[in-house]
Amino acid sequence: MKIMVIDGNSILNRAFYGIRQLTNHEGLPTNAVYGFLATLFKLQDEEQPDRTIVCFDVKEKTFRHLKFDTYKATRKGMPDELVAQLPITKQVLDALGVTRCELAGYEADDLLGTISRRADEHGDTCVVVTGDRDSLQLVGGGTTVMLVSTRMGQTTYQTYDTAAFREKYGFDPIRLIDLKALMGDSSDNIPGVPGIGEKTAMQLLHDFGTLDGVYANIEDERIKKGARTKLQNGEQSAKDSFWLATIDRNVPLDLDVEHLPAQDIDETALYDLLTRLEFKNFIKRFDLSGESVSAPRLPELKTERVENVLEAFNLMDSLTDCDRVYAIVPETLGAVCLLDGDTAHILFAESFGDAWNDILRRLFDGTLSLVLHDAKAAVRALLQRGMDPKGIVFDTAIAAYLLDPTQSGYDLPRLALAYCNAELPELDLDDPAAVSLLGGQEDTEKAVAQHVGALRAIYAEAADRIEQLGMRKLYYEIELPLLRVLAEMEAAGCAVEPDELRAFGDKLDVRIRDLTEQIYHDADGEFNINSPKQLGEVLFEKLGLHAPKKTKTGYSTNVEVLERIAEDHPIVPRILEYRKLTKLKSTYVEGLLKVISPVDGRIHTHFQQTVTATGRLSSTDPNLQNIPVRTELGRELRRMFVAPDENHVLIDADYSQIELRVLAHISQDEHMIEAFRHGQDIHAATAAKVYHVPLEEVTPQMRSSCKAVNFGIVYGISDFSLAQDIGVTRKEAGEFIKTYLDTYPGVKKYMEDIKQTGREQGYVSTLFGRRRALPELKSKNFNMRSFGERVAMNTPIQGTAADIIKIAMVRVRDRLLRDGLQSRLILQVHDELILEAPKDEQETAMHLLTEEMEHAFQMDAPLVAEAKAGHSWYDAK
DNA sequence: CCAATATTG
DNA sequence: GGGAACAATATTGGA
Repeated sequence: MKIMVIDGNSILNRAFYGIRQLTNHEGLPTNAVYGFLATLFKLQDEEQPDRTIVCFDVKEKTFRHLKFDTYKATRKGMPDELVAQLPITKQVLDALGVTRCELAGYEADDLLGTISRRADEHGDTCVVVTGDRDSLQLVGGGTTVMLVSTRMGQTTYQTYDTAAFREKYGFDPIRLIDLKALMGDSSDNIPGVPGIGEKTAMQLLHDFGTLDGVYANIEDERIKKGARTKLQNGEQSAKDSFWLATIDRNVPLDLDVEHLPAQDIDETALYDLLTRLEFKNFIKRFDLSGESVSAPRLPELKTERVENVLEAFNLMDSLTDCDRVYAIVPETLGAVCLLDGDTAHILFAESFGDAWNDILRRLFDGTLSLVLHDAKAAVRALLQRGMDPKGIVFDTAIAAYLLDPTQSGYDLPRLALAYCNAELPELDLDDPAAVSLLGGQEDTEKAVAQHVGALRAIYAEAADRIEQLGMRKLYYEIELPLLRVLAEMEAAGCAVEPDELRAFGDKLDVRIRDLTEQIYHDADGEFNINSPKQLGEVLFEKLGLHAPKKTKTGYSTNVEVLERIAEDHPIVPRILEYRKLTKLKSTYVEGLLKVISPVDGRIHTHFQQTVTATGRLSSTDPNLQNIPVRTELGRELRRMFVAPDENHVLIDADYSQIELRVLAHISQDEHMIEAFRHGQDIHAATAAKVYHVPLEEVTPQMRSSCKAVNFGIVYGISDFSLAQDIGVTRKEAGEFIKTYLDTYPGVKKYMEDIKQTGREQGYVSTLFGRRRALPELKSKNFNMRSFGERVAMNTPIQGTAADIIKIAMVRVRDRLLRDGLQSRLILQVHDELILEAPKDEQETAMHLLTEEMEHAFQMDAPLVAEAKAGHSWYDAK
């Protein structure tokens, strides 16, 4: 029999330091568990042991150190993050059916020694796996030691038997003990003989074989005089060290090595644990379906190709009476899959030629109740074909997002795994090759059938949970209608001035080239200015400037740092300007030019509806929510976003202080509400209260500090960051916050309450019932918990504001339609909506826009929106 | 693929 | 005793 014995502590440690930051949704660090399991599985695969045993230290003083109190170990404690992973590692091992072994007062290596000795006595072979070189003394007989070492992220495994050890070290493994007794080991707190180092120790062993041999021949001429004195003085220390270095191979361990139970996996427990740890690839490895835990696997579906038009229409007619019609509709609209009972009907565009548009039109004519996944892309495509898609009653991606907005993605295979424990194949119906008649269509058909089957199962579960969590209105009255609005906005796009954009870019280029040259001159040599690493070296080494801050990897060279040292050398302001200009050039000028549609010359962003944890939208390809505005030069870019012609204008309306108004409303703070009701400048009003002066006597500095606190409050303030922000001491900032909270006691109470309810419920929610789970609030880790608390304070505010503008968007769009106006929404930037309007509708549209925004929700601190019109975004703001 | 840096609300 | 502001996306350089 072959037994593998693993030093659990040593391997966990290695894994912990080898893999960076890995946490699951509970906020539990998982890097060590992960690395440990990866190592375990790899070794089991390669070594194929009959039995596996994992040994752990039981912390505190170990047996040997107790005996030698003077040499008490000052072992470095494990970091909290690693300790936190110990229990779950043991649980996983238990679930795996791996024998686990620990004994109070003994280190893992004593257990390894004992088990390997017993195995050896029974004639079994034993592989000891550890990262600790000391354990090499165990090599011999049937015992080999596999040394695991990690260098530069590369893990290597080296197996030693007696021969391999001799070859490398030139003596027998057991003599490692003698060696240590002589030379000591500082990392293990073994003193050895003071003054004897590795060289002398090796020579002594070479000459006399053992420690005892050395002392028996202490007068031998081969021992130099100095060494002899040291050895004589250190004799007791050497003997103690010998004892300390000896792994105890006779531990009173209650483990029958001959009758170890076979490894018996508890699939249910293992599945649950691995799910909790989010180790999906390990779940896969064991082919754990989770069947026994929850839902059954998805049923097999028949697939049927639909190839003639009549058949297609008949199918859709027959589906008209269905309660729900599950459909896979890819963005390219190159194929469609419809589920009817246990049959997945698949239609490929190329089978229908010109009739395909008629089929799509019929499908989306509003007579079928369609359940789709990620419908926005398809809706946008349909709109761009001049259709008016109707009948979408559910989108599983959006539903899953509402149920947990913090997931990293919501593609169908992922949801299928989460909701049905089903593995879905990759499917890319948007890839023309995949839908081509020529190749691989069998597989495509099967895959799409599985997808549509999963869609049905996910729908059933998700729709139910939306109800249970009280998100019906949020889902059906805000998010689902918004899907259509966003698709329309994306399809509409925004007109731009490519020539002016290029001209702007050329202007930047001239200046960038100029700066580059000067910077090279200042630095007395060329380097890559864009590389923070190289820049840091130039500034802080070559030029010897004082480095005020560091990052994990080196010098920090960000704006704050550079501004602080701007006076010290003329290169610094040039770098600051260089940074600003290259940012504008690469991200905005080049980035935007790249995404101008060749079809209509406009820019069509993609609004992501299932990304942010708070409920906000985001914008990608390109991101039109971070077009510069704060600096004059950057703001110039907004002149490039324009109304398409002289007969149109852009109308830009933004909410005034929406987040603070939401805070006032949610917290029901009388004073803050009053300030807003009176239409006061909230930062000035806050200053008047905090400083106890009349409103007229508030200085700009006072207002500015209070503005910073108002912002800070929304983010979950700390005295440290506020101090940094407004440039006072941490103590002053702390007192300032206190005064602020006394001024707005309702706010203070809200901040306290939300943390508590968040902790009790496990989540926080917006006024419209949008949720965000916050397991961090229960974390024992201060940083983690503090983050949870700030998020608990911020999410209801940011999220409610997001809900409100979403409502406004749906209403604005519906109202424009209802009133028969040509104006259309084209952009949203969190608290700002932008319309493209015919000039003759300008006044009407501006009025409509502000009205719908302000009336989107009745708050105690009333919503205020202000609109402005102009030819470009620059002019409209 | 991540870290650093920049841009926005 | 330290830690240390909320939410995003794009570009660049470098392991």
